[in-house]
Amino acid sequence: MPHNDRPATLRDVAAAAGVHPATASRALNPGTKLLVSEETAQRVAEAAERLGYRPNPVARSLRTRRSHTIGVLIPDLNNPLFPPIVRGLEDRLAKHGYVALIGNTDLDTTREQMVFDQMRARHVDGFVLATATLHNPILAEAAEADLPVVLMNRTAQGYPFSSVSVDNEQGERAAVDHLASLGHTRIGHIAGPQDVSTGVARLRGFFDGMDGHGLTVDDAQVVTATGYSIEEGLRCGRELLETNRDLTAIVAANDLLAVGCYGALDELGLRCPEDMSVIGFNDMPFIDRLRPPLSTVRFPHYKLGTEAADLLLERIEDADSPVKILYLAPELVARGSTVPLAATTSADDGRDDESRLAANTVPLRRGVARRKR
Amino acid sequence: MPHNDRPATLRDVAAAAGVHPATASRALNPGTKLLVSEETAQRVAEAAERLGYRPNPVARSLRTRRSHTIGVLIPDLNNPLFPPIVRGLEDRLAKHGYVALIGNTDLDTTREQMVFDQMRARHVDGFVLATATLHNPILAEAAEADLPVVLMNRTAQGYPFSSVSVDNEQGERAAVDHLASLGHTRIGHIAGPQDVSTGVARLRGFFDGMDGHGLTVDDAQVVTATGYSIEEGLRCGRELLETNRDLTAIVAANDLLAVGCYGALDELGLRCPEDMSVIGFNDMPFIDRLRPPLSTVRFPHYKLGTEAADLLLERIEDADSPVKILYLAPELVARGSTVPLAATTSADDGRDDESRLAANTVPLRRGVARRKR
DNA sequence: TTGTAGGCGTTATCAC
DNA sequence: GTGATAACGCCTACAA
Repeated sequence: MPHNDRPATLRDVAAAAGVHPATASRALNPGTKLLVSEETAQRVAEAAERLGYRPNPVARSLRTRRSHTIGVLIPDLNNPLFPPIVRGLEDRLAKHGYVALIGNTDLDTTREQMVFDQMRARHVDGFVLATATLHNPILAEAAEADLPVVLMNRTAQGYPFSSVSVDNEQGERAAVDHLASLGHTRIGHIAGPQDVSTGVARLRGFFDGMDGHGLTVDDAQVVTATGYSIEEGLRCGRELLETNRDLTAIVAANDLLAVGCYGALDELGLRCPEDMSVIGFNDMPFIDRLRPPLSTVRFPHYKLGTEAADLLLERIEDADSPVKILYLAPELVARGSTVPLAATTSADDGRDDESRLAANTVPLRRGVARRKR
Repeated sequence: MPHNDRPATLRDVAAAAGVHPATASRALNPGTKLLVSEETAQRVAEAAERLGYRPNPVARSLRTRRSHTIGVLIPDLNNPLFPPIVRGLEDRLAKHGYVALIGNTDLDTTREQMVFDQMRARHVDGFVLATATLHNPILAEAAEADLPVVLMNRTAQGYPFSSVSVDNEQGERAAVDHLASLGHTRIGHIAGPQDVSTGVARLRGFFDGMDGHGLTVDDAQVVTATGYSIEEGLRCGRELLETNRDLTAIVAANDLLAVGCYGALDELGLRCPEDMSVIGFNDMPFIDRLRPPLSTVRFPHYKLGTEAADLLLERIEDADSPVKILYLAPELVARGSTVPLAATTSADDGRDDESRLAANTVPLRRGVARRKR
């Protein structure tokens, strides 16, 4: 009979090799293998092989209090930004015998808490959090319970958590530099939500960049989204365009916002890039397939995942390992959505006479440039 | 001291309630709660609450041989087709206390086997397979081990597995109908890989549809991709266009293939939809943002996931539950990439004189229509 | 209705 | 170097 229906257990292996289960255990575990004689180790290994022995991770977990499972909290897997990151995480974790439990929070606090609790109940060995808003109860909870945590694309001051994220400030500065180098001076910004660190940092990068080129920024030139979504991009794009009739370029804090902005341009009969240059952030998959292909600031998604995994594993293996704040450098990707000012239809040229803009536009107020805080 | 560092165990609860652990266990489990007096049940519940008791799922799993964990094998999370499906799965599974372990196989057989083995070792309670090629060793393995399995977007004859998929044949027929109703008669097909059921079914649907309109299909009018990817779409699109100079429409077996086909058209200086109508399959997220927005055949991704979860849970709860083959109806989504033949530049109009096509085009061979097998 | 006892499969800690 | 023993936390016959 080649195949017993009950899977072979350590006892079976021990019996087959004529040793005590404890010895078999030692022989099979790399860490304790050296405690056992070469010869018996061999015998046990053969027996295990022959019986098709697979250690039962559940039993092992119960004993070692290690589940080899990592909880990963992300806003929404449907956001194309995350799949590559998650793959990076999973691939790297798998290499070390860990698996990831993915939890979608939809940025809903109660849902997030639920998922978090669920995962704690399942005794995950650590967490990767990509959802943390700046002041988040689960951060405190995790800190108090001394859980290994790595923040992804988020930073949180005041907690002893490692994090890996993009240098958002530098990235957005590069976006402004790019537009400025194309000759644009009247540049609007669709800012990300200000309760997450990326939104704050990118806004700061925008101001910095403008400042660096001696460009002033009117209050009305910045519209803040309440979330990173196409809908918010549409809303903010509308507002921005209606309030600022002389813009020639828009920096969106994220690709989805930029996509929404495309829609706003469409509505107003404006074309990108002929009438308006637009640049996003993230270089989401497929964003290069839009028409026009979106210029954006790329960061290495997959690598973000692998680095986060490394940081977390490090922390799990050694609870005293130092907290590390890792920034990955972003990279500007110029595509068809940004063109030189010279190639841009002058803001005064074709707009007014075609009265494409809504009637309730307000006169442009020129204020003092807001500075980096 | 409000917070003991060691989490409360069942013994602790029992002690606090002044009962035996067994009684506490019964009181806390819905199924056995009725075996215990109302009053003690109350007392135990309070104690549990007070101590913040969380049952240890690892210990429970060891005892009950249920991990409440489901293995999900998909080709690649980066394929935008899958996130919504996976979310459907996860959401529904979570509702029943299960979590999903996602495994990316990259359609690599050895990798797939590895992931499968890993998950078996972790004692998952069942599998959802979205990767199964038509003849797949893990199907046999799962069948022999009598593992609960549900196939997703795949069907496999000869195995007692439930499955949920789209009616691919009907969907592709609808695509052909759509083009035919627009007046197109010279329609090419980029077929999906023929070792997965979707590729086969959609090809059959294509032939059926053409047949239904009395349209013949030359051998050269069908080019078969080796995988569902943009690259393959590009390659097949090139081949199709070079070999068939009079096509006015192309049916791609999948959106990614269609996107690749867009690229092939670009290369040849052909425009969609002016010179060529293109239709895809899947209605991937963001595919409506392409220029032109891709006409396609939509199916309910999220629902596919939830249905698969239901089928699997049913099978897990009751091993004797009947095998169910579930088909979800697809729906045609007409967008900008398909236009009436009347609006299409005649195939002979502008192409030859601009010699956009490669020199090595072969003369069109008209053969017998291939029929449904 | 509740308590007793045993075991799920593994590993840590003793002895020998 | 190896064996014996206990324990991780929970559940479930069975007995009372």
